[in-house]
Amino acid sequence: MNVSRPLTRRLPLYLNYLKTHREEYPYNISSRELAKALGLGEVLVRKDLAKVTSGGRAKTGHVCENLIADIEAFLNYNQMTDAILVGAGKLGQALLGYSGFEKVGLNILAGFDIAVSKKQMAGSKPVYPMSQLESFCRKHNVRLGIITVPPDQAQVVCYALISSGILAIWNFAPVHLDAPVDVLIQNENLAASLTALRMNMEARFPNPQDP
Amino acid sequence: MNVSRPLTRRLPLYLNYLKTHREEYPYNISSRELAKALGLGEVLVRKDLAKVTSGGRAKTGHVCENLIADIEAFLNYNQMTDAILVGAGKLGQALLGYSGFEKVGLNILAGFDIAVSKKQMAGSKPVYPMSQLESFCRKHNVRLGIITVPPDQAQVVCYALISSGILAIWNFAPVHLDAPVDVLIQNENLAASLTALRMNMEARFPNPQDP
DNA sequence: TAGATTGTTAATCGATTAACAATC
DNA sequence: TAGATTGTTAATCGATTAACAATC
Repeated sequence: MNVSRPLTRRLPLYLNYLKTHREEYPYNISSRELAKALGLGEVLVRKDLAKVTSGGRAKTGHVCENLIADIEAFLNYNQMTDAILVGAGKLGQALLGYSGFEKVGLNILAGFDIAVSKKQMAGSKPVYPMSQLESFCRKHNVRLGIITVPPDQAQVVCYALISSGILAIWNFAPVHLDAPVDVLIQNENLAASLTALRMNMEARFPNPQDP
Repeated sequence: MNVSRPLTRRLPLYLNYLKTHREEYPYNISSRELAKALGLGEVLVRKDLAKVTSGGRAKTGHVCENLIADIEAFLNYNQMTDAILVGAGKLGQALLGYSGFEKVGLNILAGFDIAVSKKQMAGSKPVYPMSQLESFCRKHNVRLGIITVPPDQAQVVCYALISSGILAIWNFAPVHLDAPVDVLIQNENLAASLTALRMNMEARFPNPQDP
């Protein structure tokens, strides 16, 4: 099926809105209502929903509970993906401790860090020394790795993950990672994201104090 | 000028690569080399660079130092933007303590949190009680706000920021924020981002254990 | 000069929007 | 039936890629 990237970014928004506004739509919701609430195009939402559910009915719209279930099924939120995280600094700990990931099918089994010489805890998650990375990944058949180390260590960690059998990497270090084409890398570059926001802000609200 | 969003996401990548690979390109670099290193299309890179610099010369390519300076100027990395952050939990503290933001023109002046009754420190940054949010923003003429509170508090915080004169919001809470159209909102939805990665991973590497 | 490399103009592609048809 | 709402087919738009021209 054709699962476009924009779609996979919007579906969680729909889902989240539906879940947090159950009182307002006790039984059904139309794609127009959903579109308006999220500030999106009506037809876009309709098309998106058509891709994930067959429950839309003329005149009544979508039954909320069914729609929620269909989106969750489409996004595989029921089926958990195991992951490990490397780099238990502030950001790493924030991610390790974030309870929201469980609801979206992510189960972070453990963290790893060079500054750790024996098992420690970060919240409810264990943090192990780097030396145990590969054996842990192999043992638990982990396919997804999260990198939250400083930029200068990211590439080394990336290679370590790959040789531990990791297939996909969620990279928070603001560097480009070199990796074989058959390894999936997604960069979560906060600095780049922020820059986009700043540029947009300056374009829309020129600062009178600036040249 | 036409500053497309994809462009503002790629420029920091170019910049970062150039800065971290100075030894490999002691004097100049061609767009082909840059494209190959980052796994992007050659023409795409050339076009991007043409938008931000006039320094490209046939046969020699771009002088690295000039290119770096031009990209930085284009992205306004010299001119700092003040910001405040609301929600000094783990993620909030991670962002408050992240030194990389300064290099991209972001200066987080302070954090705010409901759980704080008088000024505290988180790393080198002060954290104030929420009651001081508006006066602080007005006093320092802050235009950018960062939301790192739990989802159920995000909307209230959003309104508080807007009534404090904030023009743009970088939202890390996984909820859609309702705001006037003249307020710029950028969502950094980690769960949605992760979902996109998972979907991609499942499509490329179907898990034999799954149905 | 010849060849590498930039810059530009035209073609393609994918996603969004608009217009319309179908249905409850 | 009439009207609201979905679903689909065609048009538009923006970004990327391909082909070509210019230049050092």
